[in-house]
Amino acid sequence: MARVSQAHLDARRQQILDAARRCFVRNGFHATSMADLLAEAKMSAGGLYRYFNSKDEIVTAIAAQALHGVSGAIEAVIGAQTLPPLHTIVRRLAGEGSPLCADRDAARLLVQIWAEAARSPRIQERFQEAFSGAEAVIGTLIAEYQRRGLISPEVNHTQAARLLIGLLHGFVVQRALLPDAHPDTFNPGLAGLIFGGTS
Amino acid sequence: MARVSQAHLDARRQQILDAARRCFVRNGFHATSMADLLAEAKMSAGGLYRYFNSKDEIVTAIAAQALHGVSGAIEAVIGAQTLPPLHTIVRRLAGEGSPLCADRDAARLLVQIWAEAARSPRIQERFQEAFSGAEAVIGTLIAEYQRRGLISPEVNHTQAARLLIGLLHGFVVQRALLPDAHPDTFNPGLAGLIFGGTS
Amino acid sequence: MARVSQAHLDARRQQILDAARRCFVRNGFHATSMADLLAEAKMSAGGLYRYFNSKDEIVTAIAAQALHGVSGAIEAVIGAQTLPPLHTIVRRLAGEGSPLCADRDAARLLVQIWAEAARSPRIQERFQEAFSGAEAVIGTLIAEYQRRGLISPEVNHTQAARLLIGLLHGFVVQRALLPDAHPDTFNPGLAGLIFGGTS
Amino acid sequence: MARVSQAHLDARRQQILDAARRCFVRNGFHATSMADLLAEAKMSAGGLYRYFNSKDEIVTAIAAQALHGVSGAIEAVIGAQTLPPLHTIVRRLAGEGSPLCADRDAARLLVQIWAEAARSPRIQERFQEAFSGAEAVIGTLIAEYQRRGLISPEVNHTQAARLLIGLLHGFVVQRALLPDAHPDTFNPGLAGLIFGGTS
DNA sequence: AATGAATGAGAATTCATTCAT
DNA sequence: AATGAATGAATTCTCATTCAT
Repeated sequence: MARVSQAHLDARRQQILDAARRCFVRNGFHATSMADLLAEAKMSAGGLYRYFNSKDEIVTAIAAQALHGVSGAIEAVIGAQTLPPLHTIVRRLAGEGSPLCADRDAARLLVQIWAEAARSPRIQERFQEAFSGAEAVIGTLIAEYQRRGLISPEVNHTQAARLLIGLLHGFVVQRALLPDAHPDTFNPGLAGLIFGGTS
Repeated sequence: MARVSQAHLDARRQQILDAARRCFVRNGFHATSMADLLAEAKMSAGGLYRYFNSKDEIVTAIAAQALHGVSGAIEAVIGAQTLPPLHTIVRRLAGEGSPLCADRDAARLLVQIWAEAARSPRIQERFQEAFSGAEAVIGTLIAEYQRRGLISPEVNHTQAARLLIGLLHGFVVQRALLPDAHPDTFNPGLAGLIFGGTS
Repeated sequence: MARVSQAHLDARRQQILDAARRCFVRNGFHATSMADLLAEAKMSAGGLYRYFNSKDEIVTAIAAQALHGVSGAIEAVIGAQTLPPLHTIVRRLAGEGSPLCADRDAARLLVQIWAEAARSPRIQERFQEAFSGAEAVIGTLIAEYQRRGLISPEVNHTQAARLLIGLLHGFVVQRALLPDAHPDTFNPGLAGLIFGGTS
Repeated sequence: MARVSQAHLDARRQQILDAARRCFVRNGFHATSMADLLAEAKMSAGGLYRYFNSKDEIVTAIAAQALHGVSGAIEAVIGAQTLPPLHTIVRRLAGEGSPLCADRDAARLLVQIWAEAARSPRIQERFQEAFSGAEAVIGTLIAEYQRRGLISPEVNHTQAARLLIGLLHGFVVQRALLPDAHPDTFNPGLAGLIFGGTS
């Protein structure tokens, strides 16, 4: 039946998503027209609509991919053999060599996605799924720290995880909107202020 | 000259901004049409355009007001006579009684504004102004803590301030997108995990 | 009854028309908004509408005034005691010192009026009235030339008059649209080519 | 590449221009809305905008076509093998069988174009180009008459050409605005009054 | 499978005009 | 008489999507 291989279809689909991501980073979801996207992907309108039924579907796919990427990156970092010290968590997650690598483009895309998630139940759902995943993984990390006596056993896993994810998200905002934001300057604040201080 | 009082003009302008804010919270900047906005404000198109020259001008005004509101709220909290313990900072800033009061609507609006700031140099500028203001105020707070010996004197003010603002922004994201996010559950994470733990 | 003198009313009306003429010369009838006109006349909308019922009425009044001015100027020149030689007719009518004085502004206004006359029966009527008047006056001039033996008695008055008016209109077009058009350079063509040549 | 032939695209473009010309003749440039034009062309808005980027572009194209048509027609008539007598020039140029054929519609369109040229530098430029072309061609005609001894060698070519073009334009005004204007009644004036008379 | 011309609803904005003050 | 805030229909143009080829 199929006239072209599945691999070809997948590649074409990814070509569209890659082009879309570049456009969305540049201009956001709404200010990117299908014409922009088609030009970036070097495709025809009719061609694209074989792979996605609507612009919205592309937006959702990009959002899902990005959100899944974030929680995946968190799992990758956390799952590493050697447990990183907590105060390096943001650099580990968002720094240059990390699987998440929150460079400015990635950060901008995430901010766009959050904004869209606030309007689209579909994307909000994806956000919550990814968030829950990260929460669980980081909860396990907390438990491990507690097992090793590095964190008080009274700390609530979920609350602690949300705080760490919040730190990461806060960094993403700065990365997206401040020219000089960088994991290496965000991290010391974490180390110095909080772990070095007392309440 | 004017046949209506300045107060009336100001009220009308605010009526537009209030309607715009409600629409933008609900649907974001781009998915809100001028028709939506006009219906919400119960105004005619021509009438509105006496107060703002374009939709963009309204968006910018809303963004400026909101960003300025955040840094103003931070100043208000920090400037209070009694210095709050650091680990209550997010609740103080974003909690129910606070001047910022990051309820879900306010949080959603902020997320929209960040997304728009990533595209609009004008709004990005406003973000950076507000950010710098908050940075300075919190820097002063850090210094005060250091003077009192509560924080190590080696901590860099700017880095520490950025971290605290990041915590706040991270909470805003959760407030906007998680149904159960609340300052009272975010704060304990801060207290428990970080101040109660060791690196 | 009247709270202000008739003279005041007339002056106000003329103030509007003068402002309108300046706007129309600059931008044409359609590209001039009532707001432009109100600013130029330093009046309020409500105020103006006491003197004219619509923008169209102002346009028509300006057109009528201008067209009547042209035929009036022709009468003035023709009616002079000393009969001007025919080949100086355009300079006499359109030159610096003439009552018509087709400077660039006046020429541009006339061209606007013709364009509007092609759409508006009301203005076309005014054009035809003014044209008939000029035709009659120039017809009389032709007759006088014939009486003096300067023109063949076989020449049809109307046809000759239309030709002369055509010359004048042709000059107006050039005056409006060519930077270097001038009665002094248009006239010699008339003198040299036609009266100096033979068929 | 294209799924329709170039001929189809050209035809579509011309279909738009033809519809536009009909609308503009009827109502002028400004009083013709895009909706009018779309209805006349039996096209959708989106379709039309593939061929022209703006209403202004259509106006400019129509103006350019018409102005170029006039100077082209002048060249065609002047370039004929047999040199026409000067006093038949307007009939030759504007009469029924001529390439210019200044029927009422064409005349009205020209008058609209002049009015627009007074406001639009772009169209004014086109007018001046076409005018220069016609000036040059008619200058050559004058020279030929002079070579044959039919016109005094002292006559300035440019001035004479401008006068003849002025005659033509003057006729166009009458054709546009007087119900009974016709080349056959304009010409005799030229023949009778001027060539038959003496100064 | 792919193209790109075509659609038409909907977007932001303007403008002549009205009318409460 | 005069003001200018307000109206809302109309304007130009865009855009996601479809479908004949």
